[in-house]
Amino acid sequence: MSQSTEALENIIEEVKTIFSSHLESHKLRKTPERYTILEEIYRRTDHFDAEALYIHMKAQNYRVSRATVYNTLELLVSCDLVTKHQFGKNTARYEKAYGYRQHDHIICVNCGKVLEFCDPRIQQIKNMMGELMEFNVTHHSLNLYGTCKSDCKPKSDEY
Amino acid sequence: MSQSTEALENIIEEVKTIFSSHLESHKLRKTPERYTILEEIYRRTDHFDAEALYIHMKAQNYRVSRATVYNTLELLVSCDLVTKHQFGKNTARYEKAYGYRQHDHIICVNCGKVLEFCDPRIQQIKNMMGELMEFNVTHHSLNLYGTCKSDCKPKSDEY
DNA sequence: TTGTGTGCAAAAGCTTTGCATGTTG
DNA sequence: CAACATGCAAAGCTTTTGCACACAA
Repeated sequence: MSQSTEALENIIEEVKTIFSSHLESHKLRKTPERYTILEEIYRRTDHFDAEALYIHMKAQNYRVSRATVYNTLELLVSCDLVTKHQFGKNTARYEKAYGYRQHDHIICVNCGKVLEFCDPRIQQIKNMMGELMEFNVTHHSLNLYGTCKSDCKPKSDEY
Repeated sequence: MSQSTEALENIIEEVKTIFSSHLESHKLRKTPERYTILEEIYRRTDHFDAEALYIHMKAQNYRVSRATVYNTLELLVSCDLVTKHQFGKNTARYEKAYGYRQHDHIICVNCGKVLEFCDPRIQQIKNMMGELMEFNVTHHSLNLYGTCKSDCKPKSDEY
């Protein structure tokens, strides 16, 4: 087992523990489906939609329904283990949230590529605007759209 | 006619002229529906969805179809006269874009209130990240989410 | 045992499309 | 008058819901 694979296994154990605490404290049931979906998400590295997750689990012959996928995604978003995005399309996109520093996205409208970046100025803006507008700012979403200059092959499913 | 009303009428004339040029240069037809929808949008001050625009036009006994509303919205977005947003919900929201300085949004997840703000640091981030990631950044979307501290009545249609 | 969670399918909500008709250029 | 835009309704897609059954506590 490579070092990074081992790191992933460790993270999966950690998030399962966090998830367990959340389920316990909210008096929710620990079903195998919930843990399997959580694990499935943490083995992915992309920004997927609910259907892709469902299809992938079905392809592995795991018996799960769309309803459970959607319910569990919402549950995971509510305990901050998963982040939900709207990259300008109707379909919501998700990604794992634990063990990854907060980041934003830059999206190629031509080929659909999604890269991540980090900028401390966002935090400053959140603090300042929260104070100015009298808001308790809890989270944010910053997406930059444009065209990338390398390896850009147009996709039908553009953004 | 008040001064601000007069200013609005002037803006409406301006955007119609811009729209006309766009239609001409793209060899598209100048239909009354297109102009009426444009005017309707510029008389609004909110962040509306396609259905609300359609309903409002119907309520004024204007004969228009959803298809035309959606088609025209897309057309107006493509010529930068209208901006399209996804405020964390599935339904797309729109607002007029001409004559208003570029701004971002702060959204109350409790009552649905949407306020606008401006911060020059966003432009800096766009420039820096575009260069760093080798992207031609054309536009962006920054939404801050949280709860507002005044006049906050929970809405069923939350964000 | 008790009630929450699940699977399945149907329904709901937003958006797009096909087709016949109308209208712009 | 020829092509394109429109209205209407139906279809498409993503997401939610209702109901009977399963299973965690």
